[in-house]
Amino acid sequence: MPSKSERTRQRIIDAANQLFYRKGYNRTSFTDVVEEADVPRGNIYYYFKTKDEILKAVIAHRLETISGMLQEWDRNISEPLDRLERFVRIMYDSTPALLRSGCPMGSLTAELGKDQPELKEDAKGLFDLFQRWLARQFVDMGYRDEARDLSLRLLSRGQGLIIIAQVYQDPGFLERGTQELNRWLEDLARYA
Amino acid sequence: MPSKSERTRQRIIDAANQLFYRKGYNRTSFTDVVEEADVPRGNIYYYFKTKDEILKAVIAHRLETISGMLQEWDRNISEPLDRLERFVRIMYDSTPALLRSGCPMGSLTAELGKDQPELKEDAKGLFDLFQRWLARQFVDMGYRDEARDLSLRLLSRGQGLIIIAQVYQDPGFLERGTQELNRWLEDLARYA
DNA sequence: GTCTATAATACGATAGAC
DNA sequence: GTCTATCGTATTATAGAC
Repeated sequence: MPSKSERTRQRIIDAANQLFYRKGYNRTSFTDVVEEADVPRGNIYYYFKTKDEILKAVIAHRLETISGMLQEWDRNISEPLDRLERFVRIMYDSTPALLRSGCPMGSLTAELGKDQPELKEDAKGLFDLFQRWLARQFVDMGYRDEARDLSLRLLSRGQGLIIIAQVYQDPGFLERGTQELNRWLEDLARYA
Repeated sequence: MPSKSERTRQRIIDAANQLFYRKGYNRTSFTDVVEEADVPRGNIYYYFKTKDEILKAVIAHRLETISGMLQEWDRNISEPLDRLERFVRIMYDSTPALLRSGCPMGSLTAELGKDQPELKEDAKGLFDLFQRWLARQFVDMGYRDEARDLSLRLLSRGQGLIIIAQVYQDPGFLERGTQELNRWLEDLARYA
């Protein structure tokens, strides 16, 4: 069983994770985090010295969650095409959150990419995790040399769909877009 | 000739325009703007009461600039396919800025879309301007009913390309992506 | 209209009692 | 380890001299 300290730390990470997603990193203040996590004002500094450190912990936490999800897909889904379509499906399944706050990974990286290069590099790790997993599926499909490029193109199409769906608050656009992605993946699997 | 007041106001808008793009809206302070515009500290409040007002002026300014550009394209380019490819080309031509700070319109809308709905609605106007112009070109190509959807898909693909190119600092990805967009547009023109 | 001085608040961060 | 009180700074914003 985790100690009280560990549980408090996790509460802070969970609160920051939500707030960074819903409000953005830079618009989220320490005050927001301690209030959401129900931790006394100055106490947060016992766990994290700076906001950067909270962000790093949040990213580490997201990496673990995503990593576990991808491993689960590896265990339970045998065909690369099905795995790729499973990836596409989380976009469709997350429609309400994506329309509200955009892609958790894309919006964070875009925000930090402007002029916080060190933090952006950390956030890029989230893309790397997906990218490498996606590339592995394309390799398994038979696309050895093109695997990395295909994985980037899939990520790119997904990011674009989410942004436009958010701008126009249009769930149908996201649905049609993910369906088209599936058709594209099925074509790739067919002609591998 | 514009009055000194008008010129100062324009300097503020230009400074804010750059800063909002390079740092993001929320990370840009009044201090940043007055320093960049070389306007005395408190003087900015004579021109704009709030940061919102500066943003609205910046968006209005961008709308004018873009509008002028699209009209110029309308005058000087006769074929819808060539016009659409001209649109794609500004992405390629802007590669360095896009790698540094992302899409001026996409990153702004994404930032504000999180939890500043009124401001996001203003930023959405930038998308609307492009979207309606693009749709007009697809109509001219013969895609009456699908014009709006095609324009959204083109915008979506562009947004995705820019994000991934920025994340991986990969100009080649942007170049290949825009080339593929051109092939897609040429196919559409061919089979219209 | 222009500018300086400064108020008022929110911010990230620290010191030190318990 | 936990919490309160508070610091210094940067922020938005105003008052008032010129």
